[in-house]
Amino acid sequence: MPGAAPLNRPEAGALLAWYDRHRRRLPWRALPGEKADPYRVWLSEIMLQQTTTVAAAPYFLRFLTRFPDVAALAGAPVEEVLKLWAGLGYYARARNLHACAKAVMDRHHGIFPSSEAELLTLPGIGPYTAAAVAAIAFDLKATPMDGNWERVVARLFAVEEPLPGSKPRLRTLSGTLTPDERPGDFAQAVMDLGATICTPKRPACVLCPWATACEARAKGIQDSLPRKAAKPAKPERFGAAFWARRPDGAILLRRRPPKGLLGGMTELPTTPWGPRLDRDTVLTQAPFPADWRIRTGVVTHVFSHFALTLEVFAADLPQTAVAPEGAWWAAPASIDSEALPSVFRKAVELARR
DNA sequence: GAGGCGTGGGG
DNA sequence: TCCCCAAGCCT
Repeated sequence: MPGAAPLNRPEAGALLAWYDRHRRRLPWRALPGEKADPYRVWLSEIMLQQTTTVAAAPYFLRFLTRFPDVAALAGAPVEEVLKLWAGLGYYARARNLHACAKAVMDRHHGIFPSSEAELLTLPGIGPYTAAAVAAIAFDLKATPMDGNWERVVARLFAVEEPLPGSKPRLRTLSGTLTPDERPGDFAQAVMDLGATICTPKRPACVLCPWATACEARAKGIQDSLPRKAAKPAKPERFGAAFWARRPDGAILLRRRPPKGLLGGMTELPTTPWGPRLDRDTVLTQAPFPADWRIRTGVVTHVFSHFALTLEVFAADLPQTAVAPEGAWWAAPASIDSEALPSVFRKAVELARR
């Protein structure tokens, strides 16, 4: 193509120099020259799985206050970990977090292993997180390929094959970029670049340290990369939750099954979630026979794989009412500190109105 | 390996 | 309003 400027190679040094000037200040990040704490790096990486830095930050700070090190976390009951995690989503992460802390105590005497292979054997740590901890906590040469990497590399090399099929190719290309020096900073630099410059929509190419190396920019197709397969529409489900109240104000709560959706979390007693049911059928699922009154309005909530519409029924029960198996009466003041997922916080809010 | 698994914010 | 998205893992 005569007249077109030849592309530079994407040099790690150029990105690291940009990082040294523009690194984001994040609560889990060590200061320049400071040694990283593997516990904090691991904790942050678990929280950041499919989660924005803005959402994770307050949870990270609360966890660090309550569980300053891996021994404190391992020694706590899992229920307390779930309470602190409530609202952050993907609750298997919290269960695995606790299991991982115990494994580090039992198998590694409380010291996080540094190799990707050993990290991979721990609960909740997959290929991405193993590489991230190895790189960021131990400055080992590893390539934690997340959504940021995929986007940056897809654009840098103008990979037009859609995700997820292009993943192996993106991985190969990523590996060629990682330098021997400062691999931890480099990994964080790519993430910062993806979060602030090479964004999903309208990337700020004029500010990008790799702009002159970017094949997608040269072709003018950066906005359309990486390509992704279209997602199917979310199915709709319906259900009802029950707000049973005693004269002393206590509310009936229940523990969900230990695995699956919202596994191990606290809930208001609820029907199963599926096709819409008529009122009589719904009330056969109530925890007690009672004078159930439907609340005005509904709770709507979107999960990862379906959308839920929840009705709320309320009834006053006698002080002598015995909580069914797996349920208990909770003092009103204790409800806000329960391990209630967001969908049930919405239901509580509706019931209290 | 395809699907289950949350949530809140932004365009 | 709707759709997309965010530092994935497990089965």
